[in-house]
Amino acid sequence: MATEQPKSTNTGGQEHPPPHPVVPYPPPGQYASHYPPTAPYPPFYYAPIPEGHDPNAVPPPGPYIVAIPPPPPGMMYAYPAHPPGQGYQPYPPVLAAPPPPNPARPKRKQVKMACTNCASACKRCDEARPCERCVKYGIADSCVDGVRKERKKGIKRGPYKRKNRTQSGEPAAGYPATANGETESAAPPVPYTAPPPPESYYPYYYPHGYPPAPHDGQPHHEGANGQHPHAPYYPMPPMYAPYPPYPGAPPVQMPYPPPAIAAAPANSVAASNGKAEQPAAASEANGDSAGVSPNKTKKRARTTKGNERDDGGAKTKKTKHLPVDSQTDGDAARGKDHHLGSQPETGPVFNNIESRTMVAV
DNA sequence: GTATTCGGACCATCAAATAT
DNA sequence: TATTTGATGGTCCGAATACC
Ligand SMILES: [Zn+2]
Ligand SMILES: [Zn+2]
Repeated sequence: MATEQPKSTNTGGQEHPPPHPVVPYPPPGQYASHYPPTAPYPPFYYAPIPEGHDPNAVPPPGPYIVAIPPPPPGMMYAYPAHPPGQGYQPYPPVLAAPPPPNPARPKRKQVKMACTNCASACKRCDEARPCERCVKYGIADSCVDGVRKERKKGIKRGPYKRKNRTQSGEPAAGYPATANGETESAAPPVPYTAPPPPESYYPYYYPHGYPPAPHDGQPHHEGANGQHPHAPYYPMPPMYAPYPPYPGAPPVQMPYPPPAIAAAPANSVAASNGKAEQPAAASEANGDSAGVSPNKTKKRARTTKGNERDDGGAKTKKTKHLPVDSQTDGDAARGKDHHLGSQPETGPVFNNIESRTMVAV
């Protein structure tokens, strides 16, 4: 269990923007069964179920990392936020990957065979012969199909990795089918392996003045100001973070003022979680470079559609192009990609999300 | 300003590997 | 035999450069 580490207390925000719609306790679906079964519990809020998430998903065991807003007025975190730059990705209980920040642009269509002129010029051709471009440039008479090389045969390839399916043919865990039964291929969620959570941060908060009890008979965990040692509120009842932040998730605010908290028994605790609410400063810093970047910078930085480069830069050097009216196959001499199986190297990046840990026991 | 060049992202195909 | 994987051979976008 996470314990230790005295931290300064963190009295949260005093001002809060209008509440984002949240669903009050109890949570829907099977999450409900993981909540503290007995009342009174202080308000516990969680984000609305994002589209594509299964409300009945059985959450895997924790720990979870959740992003939480500042505690409501009158409350304080038992522990402060972890240092900037730290934190972990939450486990995303998603059915499908959240929609990419930018709607994918339509797939580029290619002609089956470009004419030699267009191929040489690396320009768009069409099915007609002469093609539109050749007509435009007055080289219609030389507009002919090139000769496609035959693919080599007999090349051994080594064992394949099974990517999207389990042995049983089911979509692998963490990659359930989308609503229309397909597996999301555009931006599959990255298999999430929860790193060991930092031991010292809890999203729990409790009222000011709440009598903190010693932990394991030992008073410790004093706040920086020495005023708020934490109470032995854990081990907590089994508790799951509802819907942790994910890329593109709408910010969630705590509704304020919070419902009146019944006089809490000595070892109940207010648990808070919720969704990333981004501090204004943070959110504006968020370039959300998610592809929007107009990369009008110097070197061409083509936005990769969907996932990363699929040729890993392994392409051979293109030979010098020939004039458009040349019949030579200059372009064909260029390399090709090495589809290395486009694997996103990293999972979603949760920038600017203030997250804290929540433990499941 | 327009035209051309060309790096490399993107696409379609299909043989090898694997499942049924 | 059917399906999946992933390398191959290709197209063509768009920045850089050349040209007028
Ligand atoms: Zn053409
Ligand atoms: Zn042509």
